[in-house]
Amino acid sequence: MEKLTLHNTLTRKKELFVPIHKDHVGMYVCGPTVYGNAHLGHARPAITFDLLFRYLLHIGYKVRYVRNITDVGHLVNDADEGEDKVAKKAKVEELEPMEIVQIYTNSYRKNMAQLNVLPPSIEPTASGHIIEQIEAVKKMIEAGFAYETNGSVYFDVETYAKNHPYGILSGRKIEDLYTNTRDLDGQNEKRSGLDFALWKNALPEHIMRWPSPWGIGFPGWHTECTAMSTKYLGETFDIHGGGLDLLFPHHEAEIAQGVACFGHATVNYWIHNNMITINGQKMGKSLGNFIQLDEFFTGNHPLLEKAYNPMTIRFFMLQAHYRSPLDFSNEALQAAEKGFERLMNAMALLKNLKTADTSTLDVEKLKRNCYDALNDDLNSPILIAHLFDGAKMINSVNDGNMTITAADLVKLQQLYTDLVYDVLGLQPSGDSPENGNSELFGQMVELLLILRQEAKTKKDWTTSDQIRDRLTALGFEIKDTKEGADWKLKN
RNA sequence: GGUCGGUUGGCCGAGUGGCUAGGCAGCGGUCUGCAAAACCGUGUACGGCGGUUCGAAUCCGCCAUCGACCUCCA
Repeated sequence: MEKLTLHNTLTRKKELFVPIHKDHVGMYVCGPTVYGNAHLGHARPAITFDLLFRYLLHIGYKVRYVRNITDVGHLVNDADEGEDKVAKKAKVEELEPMEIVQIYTNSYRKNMAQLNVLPPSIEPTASGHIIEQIEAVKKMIEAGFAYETNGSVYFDVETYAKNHPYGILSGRKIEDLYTNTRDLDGQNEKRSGLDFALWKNALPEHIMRWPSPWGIGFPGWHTECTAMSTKYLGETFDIHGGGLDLLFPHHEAEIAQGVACFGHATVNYWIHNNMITINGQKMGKSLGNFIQLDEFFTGNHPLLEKAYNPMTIRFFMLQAHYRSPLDFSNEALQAAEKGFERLMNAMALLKNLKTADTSTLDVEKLKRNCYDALNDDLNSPILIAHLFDGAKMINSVNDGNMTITAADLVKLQQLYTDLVYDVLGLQPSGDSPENGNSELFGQMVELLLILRQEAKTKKDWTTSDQIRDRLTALGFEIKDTKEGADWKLKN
C-alpha cells in the first residue's frame, strides 16, 4: 500500500498515516450548519476531504467517513441570549425549523453532487443525537469537568486545564486566553469566561427544545461532534477534519470533551483546510462578497463575470494545496477553466491513440511522480502539474512526435482514469445528464456540419461561413480538423 | 494587544540550500480558403536589509506588508 503522509495540526508536522485498525480508516469531518445555501467556503472542506476519502479508498482502505449536518445548537452568538441559527432563520422565513433544515440539507447535497463530492458513509444530524449528547454531558459532569447552573451546563475549562493542555491544538496558552477573552453578555452563569456551554436552558420563546436531566433545553454547539464521532467511529479514531476557522474554539473544545468523556484523546490526526478569500478579502456576509455555489453555476452574482461549471470550481480548488489560502477571482477561475479543458482534451485523445512497437515515454516514472505527490500530504497541485506533463506527452504521441506501445497505453489509460476521475473526482463537463435529448440534438448539429462541408467542397465560402458563424453565435465551437469538422457546446 | 501563517514572474499557484514546477495570459510557429480551436516552441521570479555558506529565493535575524484566529463562520 502507498505510504501516505498527512500534516497533523496537533504536531504541526507531516506524519506517516497509520490507521488504528489495519486496512480500515475512520474519518470525521465537520459538516455544514443548514440555515442557508451552500457557498464557496463550504466547497473547500468538502472537496479537500473528498480527495482524502477518494485517495484512501483508491489505495485500498475501507473507510467509514462521517460528516455531520448541524441542524441545532449553533448559537448566533455566544451570549446566553444567543439564538439558534436554525430557529432564527425559521422565524424570519415563517417556516418550521425542520423545514429550514430540510430545504438547506437538500440544497447542500445537490451542490455537493454537482461538485462530484461523494456522499459520506454516514451523515448524522445533531437533532437526531440529542440522547447521545445528553449522555456525553452527564459523563462530563460525573468526571468533574462540567457543572450545572440554572438549567444550563458548562464545561469547566479551569479544572480541565489543571491536568490537561487546553490550547494544545490551536497553540494557545491558557493565560493568554484569560486576558484576551472578550466580555460577553450573560457570562454570569459561568465560573469563568473560558467555559463553554454543553447544554443550554431554553427560554419559553425557544422553539427547538428537548427535555434533559437539567430541564428543557438544547445542546451546546461543540457537543454534537464529540457525541456523534465517537458513536460511529469509536472512542479513538483516525482522522478528524474541518476548516481552519474551527480550530478554536470548536476543535479545542472537542479535544477537551473527548478527554472529559473517555479519559483519553479521541483523535489521532487533525487535518485542517485553509480558507478562501475573494479578491484578497475574507468571504463574509457583511463584506458583501459572499457567493453561493448556485450563483457560481448560474453566473448570477455581481462579482461574477460569467457562469462557472462545477468542475471548474473543483479543478480550481485542486490546483491549490488544501493548506494554502486560496484567492478567488474571475481571472483565476477562467485560467482554471482553460487548463481543465486542456486536461480533458488529453483524456479524450487517450481513448484512441495509435500504438507502436516502442515507447518514447516513461509511464512508470510518470505514475511514480503522481503517487509521490499524493502521498506528500495530498499535494494535488503537484499531481496536476505531472498530469499536464503527461498531457503534453499524449499530445505528442497524437501528433506523431512520440510513440507508445499498446501495453504502455493501457497503463497510461488506467493511470489517468484512476487519478483524474477516481481520485481527483473530475469528470468531463460536457457530461450533463439532465440533457436527455443530447443525442438527437447532436445529430442535428452533425447534419448542419455536413451541409457546411458540402458548401466547402463547392468553395461556397459564404454558405459555409454562415453556418459556422451562426452556430458560433449560438454558443457552439466548431473545430476544423484533418478528419473533418468537430463541435462542442461552450459553457 | 496575543497567537499563527503568508509575501514567488502580467495573473493564479507549487517547490527547493546548487538541477524546467504547472496552468492562464503574452510572443513566435504548425494546421486552415479565411478564421476559430487545437498542438509545438518561448521570456520574465522568488517583499526589503543584514548574516550563515563554496553557493540562498530556499536557513537565521531585523524591518515592511498582508491575512487568519482570538466572537458565529467552511
